[in-house]
Amino acid sequence: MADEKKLTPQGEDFSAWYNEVVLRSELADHSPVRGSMVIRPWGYGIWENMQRALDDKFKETGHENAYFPLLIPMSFIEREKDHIEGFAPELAVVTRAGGKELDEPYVIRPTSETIIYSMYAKWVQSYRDLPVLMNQWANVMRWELRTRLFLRTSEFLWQEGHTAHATAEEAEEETLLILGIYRKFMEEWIGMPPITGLKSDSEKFAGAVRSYSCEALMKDNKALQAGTSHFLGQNFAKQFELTFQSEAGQEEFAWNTSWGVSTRLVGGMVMTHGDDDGLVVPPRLAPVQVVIVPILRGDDITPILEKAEQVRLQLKAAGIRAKVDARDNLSPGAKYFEWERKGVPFRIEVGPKDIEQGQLALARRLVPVGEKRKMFLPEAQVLGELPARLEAFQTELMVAAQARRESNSIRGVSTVGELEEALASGSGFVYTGWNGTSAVEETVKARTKATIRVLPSEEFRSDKAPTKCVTGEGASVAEVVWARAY
RNA sequence: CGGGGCGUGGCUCAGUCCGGUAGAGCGCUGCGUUCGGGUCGCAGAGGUCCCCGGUUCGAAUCCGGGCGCCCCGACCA
Repeated sequence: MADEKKLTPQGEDFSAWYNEVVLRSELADHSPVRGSMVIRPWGYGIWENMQRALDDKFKETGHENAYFPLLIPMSFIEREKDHIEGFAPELAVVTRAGGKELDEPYVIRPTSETIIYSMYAKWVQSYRDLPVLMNQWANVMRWELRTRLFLRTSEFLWQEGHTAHATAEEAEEETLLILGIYRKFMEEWIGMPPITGLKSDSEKFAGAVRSYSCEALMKDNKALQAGTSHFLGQNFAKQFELTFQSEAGQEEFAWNTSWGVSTRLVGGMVMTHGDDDGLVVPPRLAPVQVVIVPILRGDDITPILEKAEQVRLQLKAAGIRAKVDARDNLSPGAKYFEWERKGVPFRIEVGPKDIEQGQLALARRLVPVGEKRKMFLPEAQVLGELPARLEAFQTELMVAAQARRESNSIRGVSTVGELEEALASGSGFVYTGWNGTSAVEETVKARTKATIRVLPSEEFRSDKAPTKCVTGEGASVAEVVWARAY
């Protein structure tokens, strides 16, 4: 870095910016283990807020949390053919334990379908035992060739929901219910509005019949698969003999779904809202929503510290997460830069002048056009308005992200050449027709590095459905959205 | 797994070409000063120079081998 104090600007090198901001805002750090990161308190606090919100939504819709083991017998993973084909290259395997070679190796879970459905098989006998609606918060391991903090690490944290149903219709409904929950969560909490839709066969989950995805557009116009919900059909039920006796008395295979979001969402948040000054954390996710910086000037700083603490308690009473930064070895300016880099939405300054005049200085992480960075307002007004200001900030992030997504999307692209040009000129999501073959996906990927992110859900489709495939070969069977992806 | 880069105080790095007392900035500790946008001064602590072997009177530096990490691609959440 030329200037150690500043981050590499996004426009100069987005990837460098991302790495620097994650490290220097203390979200995470590289660990001694290749490809594995340490999530530091600031990053983990954001994840905890995500967890809490999602967990509430899962429970509201009837799901319960449970916990299944980290180690999975190798033979389980191998049972579903597509599943093992998809995961084989990235498995970490335990072959030795207790000082002895194991008779059968254990796989460190890359995902838990196999062990969970083997247990469901034990617990489900009758249609009366269905549906089974469980979720687990866990770590999983996939031995990735190339890793990036939060976006792709060998070990990551996630939730994985696994359900079993009596009918395909009910399972499909569950799949879509969760997709909707993910979408709403991403919009309302992360301010990261995804487009939703179906994955093409080549991009779907290993072992699924259908995969639905939330795809968000990052500031560098690359797509991030931010959450997936899979309709598994009876693929796993058949391999693990997950059967039940129906109302009519017949033995039938259950229908499964699985769905997950991971700590990758933290990376998505970074790349959706961050700027050249650092992170911008949406208020609902911010471990600290308001930082209070006392201006420690004058002979007696006690009243200033007391005032700061009093403000904190009042904010706390209003349901706001606030923190006083009373460190006496840093100047106020140094603290401003630090908290701005960490993305705290609002800052309050309290100095002798303010106490005298009954006012507080209020600064916003993102300054609205035409406003000053810092406002001096009556104390009561600041305290009274902060809840609404936090909500407004949250909304503003969402609106800006959605506007950016749409202005970087192009619809009605009808040739591969145009598609290539659109991507080269910095477009994000490109909508075209598709004849449904994987050959087209391969061709386009080879030429543009872009893949089909989704066959968009109805509300995201263009007013006029494309009639021809983008290659010109054959009729379009579905509109698709292309993008380069993380 | 291909290509590139790098391993030297906590961090970022210089020094390596051309062997000769191990350095800078930041950070850290103490004292003082300052504090409303990255205070300033003085004093101080802190190093098996990634590892193993070789050459040499002498290796951070040269030679051989190994390990690790980061970045770019291919594979993937």
